[in-house]
Amino acid sequence: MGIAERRQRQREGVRTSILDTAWRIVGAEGWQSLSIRKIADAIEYSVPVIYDHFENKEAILQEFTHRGFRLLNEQLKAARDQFSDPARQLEAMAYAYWRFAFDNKEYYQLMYGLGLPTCEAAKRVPELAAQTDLILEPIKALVSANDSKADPFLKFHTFLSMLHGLIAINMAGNPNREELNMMVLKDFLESFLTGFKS
Amino acid sequence: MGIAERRQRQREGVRTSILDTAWRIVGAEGWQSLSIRKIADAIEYSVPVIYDHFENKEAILQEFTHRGFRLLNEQLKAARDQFSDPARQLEAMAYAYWRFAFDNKEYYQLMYGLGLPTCEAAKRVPELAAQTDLILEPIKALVSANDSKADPFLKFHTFLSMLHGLIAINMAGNPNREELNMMVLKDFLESFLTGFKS
DNA sequence: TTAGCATTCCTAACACCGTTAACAATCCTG
DNA sequence: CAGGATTGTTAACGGTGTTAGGAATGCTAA
Repeated sequence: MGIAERRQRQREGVRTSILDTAWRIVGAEGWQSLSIRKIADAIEYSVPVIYDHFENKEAILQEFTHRGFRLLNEQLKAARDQFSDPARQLEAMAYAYWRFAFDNKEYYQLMYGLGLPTCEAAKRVPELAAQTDLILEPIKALVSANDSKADPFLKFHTFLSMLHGLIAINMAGNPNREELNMMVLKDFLESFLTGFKS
Repeated sequence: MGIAERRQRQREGVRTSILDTAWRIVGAEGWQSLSIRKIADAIEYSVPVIYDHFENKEAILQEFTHRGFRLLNEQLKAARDQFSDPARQLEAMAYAYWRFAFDNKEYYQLMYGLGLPTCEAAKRVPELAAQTDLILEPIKALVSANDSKADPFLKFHTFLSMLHGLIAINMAGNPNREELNMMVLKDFLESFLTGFKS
């Protein structure tokens, strides 16, 4: 009486092919271009079949979000386990995190909601140049004031990245963190500013 | 012969009402919910009229992107001009930047492509907890090893924010920056790790 | 073997979206 | 007042996510 089992297998086969196909489309055309109809076309089933396996389109995306986090966590763990010194562990995990993001752009974009609205548009925004100058100037002053060997352009990137990351993560996360956020910002600024005195 | 002028005025009136209406919709329902048809409905014109004033929907978004950057730059400038010491200037600009992002969420989201796919979904991703533990552990070890008064949770936020920000900004920006990115990451790590020795 | 039932699957639609072609109405110019 | 430019409309095209209803299939039990 392996009929139910076979049906279950076939069901999961379809589910798997949905996810595989979706992943292939995303790899070829990006998240924006992923549509239910395209998946249905590719797996040679009609559209409603997909809704027998996933409640939403978002449910499909969530499946990949989970996979992405699982993969990232594995790689973080692997990086950490190469060292026993906490500082080394942190360092290794930072590089692993970085590597993950760029080796698996599709995953990372989905996981942290990095869409498309500005990726292309950012190039045509002259105001960004003004911002660069605005922040670069005091950094240059700091470098020369401290006789630091630091590269101002490098410091500029560190500065903005930290700010943007802090904001992005907090916008996507829990509210009610006003105090914590302020302390994080302060913490970063201290680290950043003392970084010139070398 | 003020006819052309009047027409020009009326034209700009419509353009303004398009932007005003769009901004109102965004404020009430978010960027995701902004559509050409909704704007047309609200200004009591037909849809193609909007295309007489803006080439694309994206052109409307770009207008707001520009406004956002102009506003941000003004506030950065104002913050900077309160001090003459570069370190203080940087500090003030960091806080101004932060304030801008949260006082003008709509602008910031548009400017840096912070969409929606994960904002809600992130809460239902248990793998995030694992990530937290993974990174928090060595940080705690560092804190106790250095007899630091630093809050591990705070350091954790600083750490991840920096990474995320660096990645996000680079994903949206120019490629060919491999070396610079690595140096920024290294720079951040140094600052971050020496931050424990206080 | 066949009648009936459950599951699987598809057709077709709904309500949106951005975009545009073709046409009607308006208004100014000569 | 005729003609032409400007302005605005209707209606469509192709796309999206989603779902209701019914057809076809395959299994079960008489």
